[in-house]
Amino acid sequence: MSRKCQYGDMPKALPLLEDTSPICCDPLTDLQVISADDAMGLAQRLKALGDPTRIRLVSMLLTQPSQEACTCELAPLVGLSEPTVSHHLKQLLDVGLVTKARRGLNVYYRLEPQSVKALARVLDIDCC
Amino acid sequence: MSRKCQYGDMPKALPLLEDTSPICCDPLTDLQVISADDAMGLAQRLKALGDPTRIRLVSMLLTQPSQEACTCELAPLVGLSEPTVSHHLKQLLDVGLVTKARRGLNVYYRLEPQSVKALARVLDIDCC
DNA sequence: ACACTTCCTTGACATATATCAAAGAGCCTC
DNA sequence: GAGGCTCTTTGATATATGTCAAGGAAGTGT
Repeated sequence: MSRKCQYGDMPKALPLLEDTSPICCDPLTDLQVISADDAMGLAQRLKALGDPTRIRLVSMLLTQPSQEACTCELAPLVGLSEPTVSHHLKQLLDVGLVTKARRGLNVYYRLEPQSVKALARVLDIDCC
Repeated sequence: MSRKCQYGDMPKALPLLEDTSPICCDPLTDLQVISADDAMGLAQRLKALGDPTRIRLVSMLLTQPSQEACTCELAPLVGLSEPTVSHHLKQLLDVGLVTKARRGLNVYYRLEPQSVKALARVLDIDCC
């Protein structure tokens, strides 16, 4: 498996989260307890991913050649009604994990890989 | 037991997830959609972390010098009743993010850093 | 055995969530 | 503008979740 996007080789000082999204957080560390506010924001994003349907939607977006798909394509893939899929996509949208763009009749949802990776960075705990 | 955990100085290539826990998952990738089963398992673990109280509990365990704490210590820290904290700790326990060990009257919960890092690894998506 | 501490479970309640059908909102094409 | 797509919102319902009080379970000490 290729690790193309790892920040392992980058200088630790580079905080490239703020550039791409307002949601960010330092990695959990043994140095100090997370603030209540940060815990709330982090939990919101994790909860958005804490649903099998939404995990599958994220994965499906990731595997699209164009990295995007519309509701009418996704609904049959996950086997749920369009309103339900729309509801789930809104959850992901609200925490910045996807973006949406209308083109004609369709609304195309696109994954924000940086936001997902930002979560990965927070969970890559700094203790050992 | 040393508080400096496991694989700090080990070669990065070593995939020691399968060794330490049954819950694991390859990083999300653009190559194929995650299976429904894997999505379920991954969502369960993310949902366990998708609550501000549980995030704070994890962070608090991480900051303990011994990497562990008992319910009676954690309850006042998060400002909730002991049964409620016990309930949250059980959620974390059920998905393998913490372990517990009784010593005398107290039950000490301990963070499983490699389980958290395993989640980080899954979210460090492989696409760009 | 008894009392005390810590922890968990149960029961109850309020809130949140997932889901769909139905209706509304946007955007075409004719 | 009429009709037909696509998408979202609303309303309804069932399930899940977070919380606490009360009581039970496990362990220690007298």
